Amino acid sequence: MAHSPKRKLFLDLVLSLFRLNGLLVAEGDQMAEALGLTSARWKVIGVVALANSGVTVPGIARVLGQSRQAVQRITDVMEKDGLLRYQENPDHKRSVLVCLTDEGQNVYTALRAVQDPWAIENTEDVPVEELEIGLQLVRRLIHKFDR
Amino acid sequence: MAHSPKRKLFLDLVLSLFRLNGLLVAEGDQMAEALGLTSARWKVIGVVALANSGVTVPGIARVLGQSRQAVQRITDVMEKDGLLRYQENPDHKRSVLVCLTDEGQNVYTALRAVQDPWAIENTEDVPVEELEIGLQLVRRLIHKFDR
DNA sequence: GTGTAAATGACAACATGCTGCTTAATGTCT
DNA sequence: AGACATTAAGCAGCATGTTGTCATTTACAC
Repeated sequence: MAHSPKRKLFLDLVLSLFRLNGLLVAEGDQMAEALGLTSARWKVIGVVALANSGVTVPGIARVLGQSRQAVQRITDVMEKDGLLRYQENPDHKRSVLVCLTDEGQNVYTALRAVQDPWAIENTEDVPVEELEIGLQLVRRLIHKFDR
Repeated sequence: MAHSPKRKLFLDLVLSLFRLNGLLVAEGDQMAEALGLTSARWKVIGVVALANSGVTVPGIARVLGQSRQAVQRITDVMEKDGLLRYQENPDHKRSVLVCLTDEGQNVYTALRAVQDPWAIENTEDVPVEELEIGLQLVRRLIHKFDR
């Protein structure tokens, strides 16, 4: 395979990405645990919090690149737990808007207090250029596969 | 957060990694589908094929960074399907060795015929340096989280 | 307007992964 | 040899994510 050293490089990368994904989910679970969250809810609350106005369930799914059914189940539980609130959507009779409740806002704030130091700590000894190139590569691959 | 531009960079990277993971699993499912495999079985058969001698189930799990139960269920199905074979382990009375059957070897060969062009195609317009730095970053993060 | 395509919700079936528990085999230290 | 820790299997329960199907609502082209 001398004419394509990239091949093995790429396959190594893919295998490593699978592994890193598992570790990141575990990290998310650990960080969110103290707040009564899980990694899946961590992802969802992040999307809802960043959208200052409400977002629909399929909208969250599109941002996360997941199925709307998977997101729906998470939001249903979080609504029951009082973190999210469904609000009438003037633009759509059936598709309600998902918003943070006050409690949800508090939890998100607490989450940030854990998440931000985590992010800073884990990039302390990583050069900015490496992060930038890595993100560029990941985005490039996402764009390649997301059709 | 002016003193840590890395923070947002890193969080963006993590979110993108979640998404890329989902897309990669979908790619794996699509490639493996014609061979009657799934992405999970794709991962397992790859590990078994690379270990010319047999490997134990917990051994596969360690390579993939997954729980042994998750791997065990996959190997059980693949053994029933005739792709894998359990072989007595002289070093351990209970922990058998997992090997490829002839059919498993054929499937793996067919898999390579799909997987290698896929890898080459998806790196055509990506500079080698970007792949190398990306892999380095991913490995760095794995090492950071894998304790 | 009307008809068709796309988006959404609701429900079900299934694959993949995790943890916790108990029991058995293996390795190590004294 | 005996005690102890480690590693492994097997089983159960659960979280997360996927696909498929169907009915309803919305969007768009004609």
